[in-house]
Amino acid sequence: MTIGEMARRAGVTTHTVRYYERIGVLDDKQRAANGYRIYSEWDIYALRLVRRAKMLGLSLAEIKEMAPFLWEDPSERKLIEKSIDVFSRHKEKTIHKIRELRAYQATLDKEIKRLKALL
Amino acid sequence: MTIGEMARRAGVTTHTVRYYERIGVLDDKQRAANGYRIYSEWDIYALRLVRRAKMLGLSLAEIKEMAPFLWEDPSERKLIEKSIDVFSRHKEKTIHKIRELRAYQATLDKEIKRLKALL
DNA sequence: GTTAACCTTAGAGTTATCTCTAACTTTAAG
DNA sequence: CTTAAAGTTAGAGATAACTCTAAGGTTAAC
Repeated sequence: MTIGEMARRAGVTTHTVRYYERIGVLDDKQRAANGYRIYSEWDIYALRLVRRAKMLGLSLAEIKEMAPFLWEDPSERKLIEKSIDVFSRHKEKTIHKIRELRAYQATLDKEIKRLKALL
Repeated sequence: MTIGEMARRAGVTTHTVRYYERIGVLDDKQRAANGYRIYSEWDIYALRLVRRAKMLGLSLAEIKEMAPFLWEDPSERKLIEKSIDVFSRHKEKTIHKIRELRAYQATLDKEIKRLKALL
């Protein structure tokens, strides 16, 4: 599939896809004879994961470190082990963030209660 | 207390505090005779809440909408009702975000499992 | 075969959020 | 009394993450 369809299906613009490729978050895709980039279903999956990580507050620099392991099925044992490490670190971060959000929610609850008492 | 102590205790720089004041996220503080800004414990509480909201992905524009209700105890019924609305909206957003994070965590778990199976 | 909608690049422009600088005043310590 | 550390302002600079433009080539529909 071409960049336009890929971008549309992942919910971003083609500008963003090319930008991500330029900074190394997405893979430099193989090109068709006409020079167009060619994308697969797997690429959409990877891009969606990148976007989700982004929306949850990870920087592109952090995501970039994780991204290469989404580009392909790594075959070397070392690479697989590294991938597991990186994903596990992201997972820890996610768990931490969930805890923080719960605390924030508790603060908001407290504020709402305080205000309701003033009515 | 002065801006320096306030900033230190909230974990930001004085630059950031003045910036937040300039864009309307923090209140224009009353000044001492020498022109220095004067802060209270309540201001630290408010700033910490702002920072937490920030770190959880809310923009300063969104926070700005909530912030005025942290500057003072509102006395008018209308203002209190508005405050409850704004905080409740933030709470809904937070709950939504927690759900997204859980989904992200599940995806990461899946990736980790896929990679472990390759070992 | 022309038109509209795609694709390509390099590079400029934009927005949000700080972050720092320069030039100056005030306060606290020795 | 001097000096260091704080405070003040207006405004410039930095960084991340887009977002768009110009100038051109390709494809699909009529």
